[in-house]
Amino acid sequence: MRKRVQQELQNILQKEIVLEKPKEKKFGHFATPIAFTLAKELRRSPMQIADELAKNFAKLSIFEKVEPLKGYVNFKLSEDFLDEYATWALRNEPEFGTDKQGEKILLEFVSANPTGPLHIGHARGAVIGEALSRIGKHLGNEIVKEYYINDAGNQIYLLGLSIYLSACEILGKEVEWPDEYYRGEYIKELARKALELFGEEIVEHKQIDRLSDWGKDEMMELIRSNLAEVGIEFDSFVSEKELYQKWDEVLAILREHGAIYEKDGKLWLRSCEYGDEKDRVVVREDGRPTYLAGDIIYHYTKFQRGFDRYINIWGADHHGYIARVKAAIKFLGYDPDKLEIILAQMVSLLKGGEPYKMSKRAGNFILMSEVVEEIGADALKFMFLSKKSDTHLEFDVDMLKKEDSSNPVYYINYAHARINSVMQKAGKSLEDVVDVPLKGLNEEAKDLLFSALLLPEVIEDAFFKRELQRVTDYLKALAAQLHSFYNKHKVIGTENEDKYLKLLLVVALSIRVGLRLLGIEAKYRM
RNA sequence: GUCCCGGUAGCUCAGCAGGAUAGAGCAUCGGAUUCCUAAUCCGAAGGUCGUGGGUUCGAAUCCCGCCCGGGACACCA
Repeated sequence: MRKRVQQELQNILQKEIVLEKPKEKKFGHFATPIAFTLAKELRRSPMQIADELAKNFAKLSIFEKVEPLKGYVNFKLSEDFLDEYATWALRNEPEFGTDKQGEKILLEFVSANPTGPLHIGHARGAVIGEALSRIGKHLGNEIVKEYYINDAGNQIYLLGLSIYLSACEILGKEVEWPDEYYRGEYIKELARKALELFGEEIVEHKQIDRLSDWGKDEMMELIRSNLAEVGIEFDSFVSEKELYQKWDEVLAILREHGAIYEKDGKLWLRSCEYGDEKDRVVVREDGRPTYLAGDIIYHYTKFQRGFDRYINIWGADHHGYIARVKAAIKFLGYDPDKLEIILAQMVSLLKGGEPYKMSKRAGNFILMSEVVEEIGADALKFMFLSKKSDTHLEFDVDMLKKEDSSNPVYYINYAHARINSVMQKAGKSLEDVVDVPLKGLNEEAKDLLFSALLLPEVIEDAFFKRELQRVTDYLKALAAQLHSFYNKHKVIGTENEDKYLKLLLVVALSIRVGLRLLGIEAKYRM
């Protein structure tokens, strides 16, 4: 809608016009402060300019009213325009809010180490990534969801050792747990399973590598099922281990581009040259590549696949990595600006008001699956999506458990279910009302209609800014408006019945599509 | 010490590519149900937008300093 209006205005003025939402509803649907900008150029008063502009714009048929006020120009859309759009939307639900942005995007997220189940911190990135992907696709982009599996290195070995130690314990041996070992119920379960599968020889012969390898696969399966529980699936999984086959190739390119030097028997990346605070070791003295090496190869292969844009959702504790990875990309001859990092800030947990320390090692972390079981996947998703990804999020597990009707996802679903219920009571279907002209509506109805039709610009804005809370905020506000309307205006049996039913269907449409883009299915009955 | 994120109502947070009187939810208080789902609605109260400067017609929003909170600063992944 906004685009269409903007286009029409710009056709007249031949100038970029900023459209905003008026502070107050009575001012109209859109407003522009353009007169203030022009005032400077033309050296005339904004009021005068606004006056003239308004007269000019008023010719457009999409407007019912164009009014200058204190230098602003306020626009009110015509009923015909809104009705036409509403009818189209109702008939073309799959198209509603779509666009043709056409970027090829590689979206990497979660990428949690396969050394344990997903915890609540991982869930945040997972939920954000999924919603971003859905919205991006809706807007006409091609998006590949990818998971980078850190299946190489020390932590996988530690996983094997931890399983081994736990198995020893099960067999009644006295063991001591070093701090860095993984603990937790899942390790015990793995140990039990391993003993069943491989027998006690696995302990007697101390077959750590075998345990590591097997345990890693088990954990990957567990992670996949954790994700499936909240409706998230990946298009592609990339194994760090397999990437190392290309290390020689990548190293050669880096060398060729003068990115590498040797010092103290190690190979260093000149990441300083491109904005990092110091150079980084990529190969240790003993010849083993560092973690960064894996990430360099990974991004090399990403860029080789030729996407327009690469988005990584990382935990905020990785922010130090941005500079060095971007430097590496530059050295490899690619454009680091194509890589965009979204940082998902820490999730801190309270339990009964007390800080709840998350630590995988100690095993007292809150599992994503636990929380899903407590409050449901929808509530969890909505909570994460309601907050900007780069703000610290603190919530009390107990509060979340208690949350029921005060949970916004219920509130929104209730609005959707309510509309469905009214339709049923009225005994009418979409076909019965979709062509009824929405004319002569009262103020509340017009406002509601306008709000419901705003979804497309909300999701576009949300995707552009990578701020998904704009969608949740919108849905909350739309639901509130619906509830308010519902309480004030009777639908069934009035002369407005068909008009109102059509209006309500538009609201339901927006709620349903909006929720779906967040990975939540709207409820038809509650 | 350096870097990142945050500081807006009692609490959790929106608003920030500058714009009209700073918003919502929860909590508090007061109302609404013979009527389409009260899982709802209506109303009240609640604010030095951390702080000090600067930029300008205009700053919660942009710039600089400072204060407070959280996090990151590996040849771990």
